[in-house]
Amino acid sequence: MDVTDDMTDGAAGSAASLRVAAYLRQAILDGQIPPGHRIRQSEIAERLGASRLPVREALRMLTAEGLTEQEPNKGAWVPRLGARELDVVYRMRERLEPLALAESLPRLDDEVIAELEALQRAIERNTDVTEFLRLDREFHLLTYSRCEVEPLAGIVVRLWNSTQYYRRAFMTIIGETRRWIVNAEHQLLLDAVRRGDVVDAGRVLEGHIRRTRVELSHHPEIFTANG
Amino acid sequence: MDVTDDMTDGAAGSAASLRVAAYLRQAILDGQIPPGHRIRQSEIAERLGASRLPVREALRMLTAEGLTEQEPNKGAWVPRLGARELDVVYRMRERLEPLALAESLPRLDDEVIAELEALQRAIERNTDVTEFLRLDREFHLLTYSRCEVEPLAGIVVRLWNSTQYYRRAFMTIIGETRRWIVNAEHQLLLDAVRRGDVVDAGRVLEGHIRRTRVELSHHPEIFTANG
DNA sequence: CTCGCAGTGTATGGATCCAATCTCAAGACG
DNA sequence: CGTCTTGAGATTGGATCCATACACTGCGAG
Repeated sequence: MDVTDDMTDGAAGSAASLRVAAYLRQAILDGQIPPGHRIRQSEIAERLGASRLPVREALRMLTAEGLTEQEPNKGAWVPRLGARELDVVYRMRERLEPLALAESLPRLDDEVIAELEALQRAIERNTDVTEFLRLDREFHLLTYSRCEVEPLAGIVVRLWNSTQYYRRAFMTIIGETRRWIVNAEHQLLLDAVRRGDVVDAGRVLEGHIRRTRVELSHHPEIFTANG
Repeated sequence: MDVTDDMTDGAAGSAASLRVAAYLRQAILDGQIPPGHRIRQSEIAERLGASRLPVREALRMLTAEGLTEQEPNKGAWVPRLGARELDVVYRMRERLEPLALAESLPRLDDEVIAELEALQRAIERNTDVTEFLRLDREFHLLTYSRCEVEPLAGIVVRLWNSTQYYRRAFMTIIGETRRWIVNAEHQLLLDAVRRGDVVDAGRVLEGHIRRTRVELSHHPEIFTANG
């Protein structure tokens, strides 16, 4: 099960639109298209061998996912978050993700829990930043995977999307120095999940996000970096 | 300042798209297009004297706002919420709206507060359900109007949109019997806003939303009503 | 009488062409 | 020398036409 590619649920276009959207989504999440970068319809259309129309549809889908912004007659671009905005988005995550976890946790079966443990082992072995981001995202979204309330699940993914670039910048800066904390928190979260303890899991998760928010606020250089 | 029509911020199309989107948005929020109703592109295009293309764009915008859902080759429709989903959406509001209020409240000037008081007076005079819904929405969104973090403000509006139909059904059922509670809560909220007390205002607001959620859960007939 | 299948009708998705708007730069005027 | 204006180029938005996929109905077989 690939949670990462599961974004097309809820809002959809078709065939070509989906291909274009998937391409752009990956490019933005990988940081190949940085915040502030303008996306020209013709350029993408030509590169993917499609007409401009599915590109337009794809951009609307991405805007719905919070990965791009659009203005009439001015086109689309990757939104740039300021320090305050990033802070607030993290506060939103602190409040929403425990809710999503509470919805999902009671429905997580042994198979999912085994996969979570495998992911955490992979995270602990890993040293590459890009791979860490992918695994960490997969880990957390998998814990929410049984949350069947679409508005909540969709918004959580949106929030992950819009902060992905800055999470990468942060992880790149601090390197592996604080990686052990993430692992400790993940282990505590996993244990609470195994026990089916919604309250404890929610508390650990909220602390996990809050700690990251506070550490982020100590690194304003993330915003001046480039782009 | 008309907060209600302010939805086009953040995601935009142009001219024709905006007209179509505005038309459909109003129709859905007014309950003219009920949950579950399928929206045919040709029908809307013909009715508004435009081509189908701006309708497609408009539907994407509305999907981004949570007012419609779409699936490839199956078209668009107004989403129908189940009892559990509505419950969770209200829990999301309980957690997010105090955050939006905390961002906005310190920036509210006397002019806005005067307008809030005028709205509340209008709400207390009013007896019509449709007018109440409009005024109540205007009142609350105005308290969030100085929240300059777009992702938060946008999501709050989304949540109001997706619950609007059921709020109407609820208010229609209970009539004016419980209306005095809303007024009392609004007065407490207004007072906390005047004093600039973020904590108190947040607590009142959370209680306001929570009470509505609990009362809603006692009226399952809302979901079987029609549509 | 019910279930399954095929064919037709309808609605959505995509491509191409055209119009309108914005951007950027060069030149003229104060 | 700075600023405003005007123009050309580029880019987005809209309309029409065509292809494709789904849905429903009617017929036939079990």
